[in-house]
Amino acid sequence: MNSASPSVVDLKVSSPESVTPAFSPLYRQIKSLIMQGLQSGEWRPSESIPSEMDLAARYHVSQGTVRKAIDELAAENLLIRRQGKGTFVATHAEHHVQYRFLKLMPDNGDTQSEGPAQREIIDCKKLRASAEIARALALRTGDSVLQVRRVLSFADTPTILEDLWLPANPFKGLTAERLSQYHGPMYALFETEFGVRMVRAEEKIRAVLPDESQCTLLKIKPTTPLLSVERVAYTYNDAPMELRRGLYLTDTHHYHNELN
Amino acid sequence: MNSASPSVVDLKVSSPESVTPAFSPLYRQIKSLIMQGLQSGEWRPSESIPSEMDLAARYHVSQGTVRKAIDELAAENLLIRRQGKGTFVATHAEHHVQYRFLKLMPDNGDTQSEGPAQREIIDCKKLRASAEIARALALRTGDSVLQVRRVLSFADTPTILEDLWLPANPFKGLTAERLSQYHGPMYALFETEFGVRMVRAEEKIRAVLPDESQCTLLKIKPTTPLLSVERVAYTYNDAPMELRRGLYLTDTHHYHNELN
DNA sequence: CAGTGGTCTAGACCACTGG
DNA sequence: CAGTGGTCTAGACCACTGC
Repeated sequence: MNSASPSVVDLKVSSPESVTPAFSPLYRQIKSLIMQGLQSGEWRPSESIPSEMDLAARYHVSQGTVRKAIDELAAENLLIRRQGKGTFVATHAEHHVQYRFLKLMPDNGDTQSEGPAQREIIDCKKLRASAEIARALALRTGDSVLQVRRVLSFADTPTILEDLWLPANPFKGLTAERLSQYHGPMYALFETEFGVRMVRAEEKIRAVLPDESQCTLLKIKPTTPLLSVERVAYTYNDAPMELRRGLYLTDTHHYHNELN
Repeated sequence: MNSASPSVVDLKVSSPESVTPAFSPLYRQIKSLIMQGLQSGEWRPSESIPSEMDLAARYHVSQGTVRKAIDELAAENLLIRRQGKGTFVATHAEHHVQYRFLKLMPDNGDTQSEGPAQREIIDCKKLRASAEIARALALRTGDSVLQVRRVLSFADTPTILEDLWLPANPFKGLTAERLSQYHGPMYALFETEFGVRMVRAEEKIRAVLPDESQCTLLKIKPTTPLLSVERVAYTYNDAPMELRRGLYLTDTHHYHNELN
């Protein structure tokens, strides 16, 4: 309604020579405004954002337009709608599904009876990024990174060996102790302690054989084939914030995937 | 236009003692009507379905309601919307992404330079379903199934060994010859020749070591770890129509997955 | 140009939650 | 009961396609 609407600017055809029209519908602009609010911390994980009506008033658009923006954000798991209650910022904590990105399941599908994983931090140290790690994290070779190694066990059987690398700067102060003491998903700790929220990830999966140290930690023979799961996790803006390499023992578990 | 609209019936609260309200909004009922049209073959793969306006008239609802139904079907990859042209029934054929369900990628990501896979049918025979296969395909033990074995190669390197099992009845007439002669994805052949359209699938992935016959077919040593990918593919109505077990060589390729 | 899907609005009403 | 998200409608207009 208001003729001056400084926050909503249509980006369409700013210059005639633009080859890509880059037409952006209103609801996408609203979507990115909401995303800015998430990124800036205006609305924090597990909190509720304003109602659709309030947001419509704030951005001077109709409720339907806000709705479509929120629909997309909910589809991307950034927001969670709860009828009658409101719309909430998604979080890796207090999510009844404990590990959102861990696709390893017990073969009998019952993730309940298995109980929570036992976690043991093996190591956590600061070092300089190799070329490969730097590339994955969009850093420069030699930049400071934290390296963490841990083992996850189910029913006292070591099942997952993980090495992970984090850019040192946003995770300043992360120690093995801090990791050991924290109960809950690691990504939940990243949210609450460091304000880093993992939004999506890509994985590359291979079959490999373990080396000696890996055999020791997982208590297996060197002929046991393992799943190698290399993950890059991203925050907002597609910024990579974690490289993780997991070795999964698949005797009693399997990596579960749904295709559409 | 007809005032009697027998096809649209609200299912809500048919009996007061129903514990689950089972409230189904209009657009979901429209969605399932459209799905019936797909399943019955009224609209066939790659064809266009009627325009939103036409469907709205047919079902006596507004365009917006039809739109929301189609939105969900498009999100599930059953339909494809093309602005200015119409809405089309998705197909495994003539889909520029050749293998929609195959997540194995060359390590350098360039699926183009690699070219299409060379395919060799090793075997295709009819046999009786084991208990395990029967369970996966929702058949009874001993029912007739077709078993196919084939090898896919990239750049003349055998990379994938696949065994697959199909219920014999819907696939009557499928032979090794038919499979060899067909150029294009197997699921495209299933669509055009047998009217079976695969809609979604579930995979269980493990790391394994090959047995002797597998070594021979893939030309590898018995110590080469392989990805075991066990897939059940479903048609409409969540009816399982294929069990497939792939062994992937992951020296130069990896299984790629996106997490949200 | 007509026909398609895509966006945006305004308003009415429904379903669910919690005080 | 008020407040939230969810559904449905009708109508206007925009963007894209192909004739």
